[in-house]
Amino acid sequence: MISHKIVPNISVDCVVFGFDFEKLNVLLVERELKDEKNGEILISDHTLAGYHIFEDEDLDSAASRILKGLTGLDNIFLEQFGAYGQLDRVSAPKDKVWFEHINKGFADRVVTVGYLALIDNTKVTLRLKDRNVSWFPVTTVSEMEMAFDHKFLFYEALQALQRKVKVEPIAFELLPDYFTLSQLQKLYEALLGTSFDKRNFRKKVAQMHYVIPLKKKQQGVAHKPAQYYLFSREVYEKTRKGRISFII
Amino acid sequence: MISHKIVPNISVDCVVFGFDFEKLNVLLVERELKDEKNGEILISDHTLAGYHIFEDEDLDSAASRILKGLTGLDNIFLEQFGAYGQLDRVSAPKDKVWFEHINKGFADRVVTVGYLALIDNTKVTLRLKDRNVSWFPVTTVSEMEMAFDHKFLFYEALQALQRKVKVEPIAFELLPDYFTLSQLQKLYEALLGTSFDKRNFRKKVAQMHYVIPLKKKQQGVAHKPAQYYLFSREVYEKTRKGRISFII
DNA sequence: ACACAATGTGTAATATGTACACGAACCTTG
DNA sequence: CAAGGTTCGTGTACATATTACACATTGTGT
Repeated sequence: MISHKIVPNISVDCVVFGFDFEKLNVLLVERELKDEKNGEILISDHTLAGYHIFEDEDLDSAASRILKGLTGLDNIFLEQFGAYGQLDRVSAPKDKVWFEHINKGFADRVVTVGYLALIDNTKVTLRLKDRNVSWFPVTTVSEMEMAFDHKFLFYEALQALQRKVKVEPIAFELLPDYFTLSQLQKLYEALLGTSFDKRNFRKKVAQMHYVIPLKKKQQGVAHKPAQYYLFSREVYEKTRKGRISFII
Repeated sequence: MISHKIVPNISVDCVVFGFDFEKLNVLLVERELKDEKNGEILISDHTLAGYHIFEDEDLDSAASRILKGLTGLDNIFLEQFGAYGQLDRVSAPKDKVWFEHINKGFADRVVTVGYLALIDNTKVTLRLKDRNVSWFPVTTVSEMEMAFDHKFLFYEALQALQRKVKVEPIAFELLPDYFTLSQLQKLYEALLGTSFDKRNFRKKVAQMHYVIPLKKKQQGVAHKPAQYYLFSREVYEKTRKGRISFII
């Protein structure tokens, strides 16, 4: 049984990425604080999905818990990208108000551990509407109002993602179980902000023996149907020479 | 002015690497706890260099402070490799004794942020002897007695180092300002536990325009003297195409 | 002057990266 | 049912990078 007694000065924040076959998106929570008397909106902006850890849970468990609550999914790809303990994390006046409100003066400075989560959009669509949580294109984040240092944390996560995606086959976490090569290419282009030549991209993928063509083809599309592919982690683990770069 | 009031449940631990032109070493602190009455040694093993953070300092500052105290050096390469908050970090009986002793029952579980530090051995040799701190070859760590989860943290740091060294020019942090290509090769071999062909290694380095030959040569060696080289971060920043891999 | 020890260099075969254009398959529309 | 629209899937020539492999050079020490 979990106590739910929080550790006041330690939190986790999750930067959850998703891909809609067009662009990369991030899951953000709408934050709203109303004046208790007149209902006037004091704060309205966005935060990452995060919360204090509980006294009897690991950092990883805390992040899993938050993601489960948000998406209903277990077994999401989840990896730390850093710990942040700047003294001025809560510096804007509005954040101070909020901080007082939720933190009840427990701690001056909260150290937060940032988690990068990658999820397959096709497996989660529903449970989001009933909460104040939604997807935002990563390209729009720069113009958004965000709480605390969450915009900074977001960019830290994005950088970590871009670094890792070149070296480990984690991009597949953002795709459904089977996918076309064009989808894979669009994903890498969205992740890295570049564009690739189709033939060269496919030549590269052909060397990755863990991206395996299926018999299945696309159906009901108004053009030549594409073949579906599969990412096999087993084959990846067995065949990697430590040399493969996912940079195209 | 720093208050020196500690945050009881947050610490940093530094895994400090050095290179002696032969092998990779790590800086460890000897830990000894004696019985207050009869002087009997209760614990004798090794820990990473770490301590609680202070209430009015950042995580990075705490790590810098610890390293400064240990080596007398500022401006050391320092990078987080992870945050660790397992509930059983202090599980062995001896560690519990120690924990009670230094922590005075303040907190049940300490979250520690791991820092990877790379230092140029030639700049620090002195100040270590007067403390219970010394260098150990990384290859011997597996057989050492270590406190808490510090052996685990060490291996986490080593893995992070091996990953990063392939992708960023951080190995140079372990070398003096100028160095020979043989030294550079030995370093990479020590870091990655492999060995390279001399000619191919040098061909690879020749592509790295930020490794610049000096006029200077070795002196007083009983063989053909080697040329010295320099790592230029400026040239690196300017000329990197995002493609260079430090994997040889 | 000779032995010793580490430095510094080239070539050929293979693999990888890059630039670039068009027919094929399926759906939609008139 | 023919024509048009859209995305899929493919090959070649050139430049660059990787790999495997052996010996003369330059200094010191005796």
